[in-house]
Parts: sequence; structure tokens; C-alpha cells
Amino acid sequence: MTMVRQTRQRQAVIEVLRASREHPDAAWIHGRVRQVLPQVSLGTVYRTLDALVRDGLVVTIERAGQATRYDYKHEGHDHHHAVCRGCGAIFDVEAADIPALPPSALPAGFQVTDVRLEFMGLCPQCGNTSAGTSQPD
Amino acid sequence: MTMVRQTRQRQAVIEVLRASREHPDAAWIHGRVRQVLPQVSLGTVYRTLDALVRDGLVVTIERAGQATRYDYKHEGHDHHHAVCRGCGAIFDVEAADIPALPPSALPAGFQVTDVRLEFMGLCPQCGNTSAGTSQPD
DNA sequence: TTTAATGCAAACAATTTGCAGTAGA
DNA sequence: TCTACTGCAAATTGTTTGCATTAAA
Repeated sequence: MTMVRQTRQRQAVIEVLRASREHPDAAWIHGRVRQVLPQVSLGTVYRTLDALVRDGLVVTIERAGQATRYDYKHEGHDHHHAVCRGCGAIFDVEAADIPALPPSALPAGFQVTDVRLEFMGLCPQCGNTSAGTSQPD
Repeated sequence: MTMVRQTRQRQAVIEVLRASREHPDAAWIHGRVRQVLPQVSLGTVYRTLDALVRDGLVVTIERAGQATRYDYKHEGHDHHHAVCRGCGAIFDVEAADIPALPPSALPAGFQVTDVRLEFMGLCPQCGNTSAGTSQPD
């Protein structure tokens, strides 16, 4: 069987993620982890995050050209996201239940690990000025 | 006011997109467009696609490290997507209506231009072998 | 001891951008 | 004419990967 090991760096990444609801990206997480384990590499952070996503503990918000943002699935806090195309800000959206799908809607044998509901658009800031504002979140 | 011009290359990109339901990426579209206008650049394709997305005519499926896939919004064919984390294949999922949101769910003043419902998971192929298969779609 | 996980750095690939020239309006 | 749009190529930047080493189990 595939053996998964409990390492210090892995624990640190998980801890950082659990402690933040700011949808951080890999670089930010890396910085935080380094406060505790200064020599952890960005590569390790990425590998750990990938594993957490595969395990379904973490959800991603992915945008082309932008750093992927990671969101720890805190239990009892189901929610979706509103993403601003202008500045990249991510807002939590109170969970509305995902609609039930007709049994045949998904390809036969497709195993769903996660469902994302994302509202793309412009935040109040970016909606006004044609430009768009500066920094995320 | 911002002046939008009707150019040959722009028409070609739109045409290619409308003619395909395969969720192509920019490079593929570029190749197709070049069959008609051989000297069109990839940069132009990207700029055109960005414009179409902003205008709400086209939807994107974005995955970190992967090329963004583009989906023309054919009228009367509302659907969502199932995306395989293994091979990247994208399946259309018959539309189930997006749940109505409580009025206060979105940040005040947030203008929604598009709603995405994505089912992430493993397709039949990739679900069996621990490895995962080869090519998209 | 066994081998998964790590750090490092180089490699990749998708996307963006600056600029001078082209062509819609 | 005026300036948005284009082609080209270079530059960014997020993410992945190879490899020798370290440390869980």
C-alpha cells in the first residue's frame, strides 16, 4: 500500500491553512510556514497542498496566470466563492445547497471529489472604475 | 467611449469557438484560426479570448498549470462541467439550475457576470489505475 | 533498514507585455 | 486621419521535476 508519512513540514502547512480564512496562495503559506520551519521549500509546500487537495481536505480557487488560492474546508462552514475578475479578491458566499443532479447527468463512473460553485464578476471597487483596483482579498 | 473594432482575426476566433464544443485551449484555437489566417499570433488569440470572456460570451475552465479551456455559450445549451483531475478531460453536465441565493449572500454591489458549477473528480479511466491516463477530452 | 518526503535549483509552460507597424472607423 | 488592434519576441510567473539527501516508520 501507499504509505503516507507524518512530517513536520506537512503538519506546519496544515496548521497554517487551518488558522486562516483568507484564501492564501502557496507563496503566502510558504512564508508563514517558514516562520516555524525556516528551511521548508516552496516545492514541498506545493506537494503538500496537492496531497491535501487530493484528499479532499482543501479546496482550490484557480485562475489562469494567477496563483492558486487554497481554502481549508472547515467543518460546518460550507460556502462558495465570489471571485472578482478585476482585483482577484475572493469573498465567501453563504452556502446554498448544490442542486441535486439527475442520476445520469454525470458520466457513468465519474467519481466526484469536490463540487465548486463560483460567482465570477466585479467587486464594488472594480465595478466603478473601468480600471480595477490593486490587491487581492 | 471605448471603441471596439470588428477585425478579421476576431471574427475567426469567434467562428472557431462557435463551431466547437470540445472546450479547446488557446493553442488549439490558434491552430484552427491559422488555417484561415495563417499569420495570426497567439497573443492576439489570447487578447480576443479575454475580451469574449469579459463580454460574457465565453466561459472558461481554469486549472493551475494547465491551459485554460474555453467554452462558447451556445444559447439553449446551459450546462456545467465535470473535470477530471487525472487526465484533464472535461465533460458537459446537463444543467441543473443554480440555487437561488439569499439576497445578502453576495457582497453588496458585487456584479455577477458568470456562475460556474464544476464537479471535480476522477473519470472512469483515471479512477481505476492509480496512475491516470494521457490526453484531455 | 526501507523508502517516502525533503531542499535545491533548473526546467517548463501558460500567459502577459512593450513596441513599432497595420488597418478598421 | 486617428487610434484600436496586430505580430513579434522577450519577459513574467506560477508550477513542476530530477536528484542526492534526510528522516519517518
